[in-house]
Amino acid sequence: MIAFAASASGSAARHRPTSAQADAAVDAIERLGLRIAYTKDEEIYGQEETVDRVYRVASGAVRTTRLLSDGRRQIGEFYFPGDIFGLEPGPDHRFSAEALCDSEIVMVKRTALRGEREAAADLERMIWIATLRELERAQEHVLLLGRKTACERVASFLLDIVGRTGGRGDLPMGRQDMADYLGLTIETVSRMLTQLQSNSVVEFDALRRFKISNPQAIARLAA
Amino acid sequence: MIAFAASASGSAARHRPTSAQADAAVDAIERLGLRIAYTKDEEIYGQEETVDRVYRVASGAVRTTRLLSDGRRQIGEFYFPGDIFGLEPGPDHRFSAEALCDSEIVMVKRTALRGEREAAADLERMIWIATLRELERAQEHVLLLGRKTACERVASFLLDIVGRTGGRGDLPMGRQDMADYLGLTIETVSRMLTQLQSNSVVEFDALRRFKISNPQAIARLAA
DNA sequence: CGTCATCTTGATTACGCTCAAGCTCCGTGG
DNA sequence: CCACGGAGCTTGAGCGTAATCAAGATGACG
Repeated sequence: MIAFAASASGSAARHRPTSAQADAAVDAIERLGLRIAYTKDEEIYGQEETVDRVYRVASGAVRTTRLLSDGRRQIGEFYFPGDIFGLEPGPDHRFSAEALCDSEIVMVKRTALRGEREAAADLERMIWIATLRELERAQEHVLLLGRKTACERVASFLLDIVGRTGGRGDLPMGRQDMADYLGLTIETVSRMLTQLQSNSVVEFDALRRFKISNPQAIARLAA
Repeated sequence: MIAFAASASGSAARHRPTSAQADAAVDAIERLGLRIAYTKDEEIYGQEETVDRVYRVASGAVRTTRLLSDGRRQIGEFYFPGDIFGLEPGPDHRFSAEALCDSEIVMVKRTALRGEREAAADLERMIWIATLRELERAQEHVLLLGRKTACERVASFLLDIVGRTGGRGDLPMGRQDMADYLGLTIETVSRMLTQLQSNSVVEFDALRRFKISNPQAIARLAA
């Protein structure tokens, strides 16, 4: 009844499992999983590798990337502490995952919980919810890439980051990563950031630290 | 064990359930579900409606679309006979679904199978697999929109359609729908189709009927 | 304080969009 | 069977947004 349980919870915080379930699953991951530290830009898994683990960001941040043969790069998603990643449709990874900055990652083999019925059920529920989240994000990403202007993309991105990292406005990634996520070039991202600042929509007090000056304006831009 | 069963099947036909399981789930849908005929462009469900059913294309074809406030339109995905759709992350639909042409759709309430443990398990497995497929498609769509040129997008699209509809090369959608899926304008789609034809990559013998003349060239373009 | 990576800014180019005809395909009715 | 009409598609001309190419500026780190 995993599917039904997830879809039937029509709360404001979408897809959030009950904290008891989540805690149980996280406990199981922490107890049976490996906790590994990665340094900035270190690969966690590669494109074409076999999918057999689930990963959880303990600290730091992660990006998943896909390379075209001629070097064009697309970032699939960014992950922050508490986020689950490494869930992919097929038997092989279609994206690689790298640490954005020094990070701690906990990973479990999906088969590790054999015999622990209770924990296994919680973990499965967690995986199901994380997969739905992933789909939701991917769909939003499609809309952004397909029908938004450069300025709207950057605004949407900043708003999304603030929402996901608890409003602190810290960017763990550089401009190139932003560009590869937004389907733009690094120069265009830079120009749009400058433009948003001169329009008093956001304010940067460091290269990777900003705050939103005009919430309504940025919300309107993000559409 | 839904998650594990699906991800452990590393066959060439990815995420394909065993035919017995699929048949059982389809049987259950046909028996307990409603079979409804829709005419071209008729809405199957709307954006913002509550998610509580699963849909299966029996005949025809379906598109899911999302509208921005100013009228810009993005098509999320196209669905063909046998495809499951209507699975969405949250409690509400974020896309609307419409029939591309006259179509027959079978729908079941997700809660309809209460009490039929066997069938319910098969249905859940089917939903899980369809969700993974959906995620895979969305990720491919992100790559296409983020990092491919107009020509590559159109080539990728034609190749995908041929693969999904059994190689017959029939397009159930018009140019506008192709454009809104590919993040392009109708004029650009038209120009790229003309260009692909003059380069002898594909050949159209009717507006919506084509065949691939140069499989290697189109595969290379689709990257 | 020097060096190198990262980021910003500027000038120019080009890909895809917009605007505007014209054409084709088809359904309808004479 | 052909004339008419309209929607959908193609083609053309010009434009605009974002890419490319190329310096500089800024910031991080030894």
